[in-house]
Amino acid sequence: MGLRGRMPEAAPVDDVALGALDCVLGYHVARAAVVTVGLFERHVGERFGLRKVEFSILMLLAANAALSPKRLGQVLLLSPPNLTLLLDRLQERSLLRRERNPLDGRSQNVVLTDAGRALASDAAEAARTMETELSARLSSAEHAMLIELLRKATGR
Amino acid sequence: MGLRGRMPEAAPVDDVALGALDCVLGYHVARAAVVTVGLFERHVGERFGLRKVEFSILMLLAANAALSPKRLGQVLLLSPPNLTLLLDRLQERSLLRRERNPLDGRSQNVVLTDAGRALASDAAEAARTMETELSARLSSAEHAMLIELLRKATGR
DNA sequence: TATTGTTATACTCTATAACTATA
DNA sequence: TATAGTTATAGAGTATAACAATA
Repeated sequence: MGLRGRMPEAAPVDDVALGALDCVLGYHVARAAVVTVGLFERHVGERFGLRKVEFSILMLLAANAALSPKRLGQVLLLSPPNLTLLLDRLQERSLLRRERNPLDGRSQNVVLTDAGRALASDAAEAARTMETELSARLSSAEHAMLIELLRKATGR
Repeated sequence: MGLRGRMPEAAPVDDVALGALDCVLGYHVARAAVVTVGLFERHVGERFGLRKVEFSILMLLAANAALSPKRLGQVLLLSPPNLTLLLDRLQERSLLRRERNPLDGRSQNVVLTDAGRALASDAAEAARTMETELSARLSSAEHAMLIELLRKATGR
């Protein structure tokens, strides 16, 4: 989803019954995703020219000494071809580089460049600000509980 | 996301630090979506040949006397062209029909056929079963609270 | 002129299979 | 033979703009 063009911003549709949908977690998760994606675009995406996945990749690389594409793909649920393209793009922007793993020539270590580390840091800061914007809707405790429940539902 | 092919089912990646991602609601929402989408596919999607949106459309039509494409689009955040194609497909399966609105010739009422109502009923039942499968991870109270928090975060 | 819905088109994202290289 | 990563291709989903019909 993601509607710019002709869709009214906040449609007055409170009189439409959700029916069975109301008890379906997935429906509410999908709706929440619309909100969080919009938040991300405004706070991080447009400002730093990063897609959600790209942002996630940068965050993971910033938080871990070295990661192989394989591990990145496992965490973010990305297929190898998909990941190759993503890393290509970030590499073209000189945000990361791929180093050959000296212990196993098949594998490689993906590491942030200095520019990548700087961008990751700025983007992380923007993400923190982004989360505080949610405080208009959720208290800090609710925010934490929501994440905890999602983690539990997800099984991680 | 949605990885069938070469991705390991449950990758042992607990040793990868999430970093700033850990506090980003959108990240956890996206992860939860992977779970809920998978659940949906197994319980409803494959069984009834319904995509998520199609299921949602059926649920809304079942719960409301009559809805115009416009209103459906507002609730489900679907663009008009997108919705036209979706309704076309459901109509070809004889699950719904489009009636001209006698009060305003520009608008139309989308209504379920008997077959559509029957399928909606069966699919809703399957969705209820689906939600109970979450009880392995979430208590009933947690399930309800999670939905409530998501609703609050979404602003509906 | 504004609104509802449709058609046509292009683009992004992802899925799949086949390939290379290391082991 | 198995694994890590790449390349190539096709497909699903969605966005955009232009259009038709009604108000």
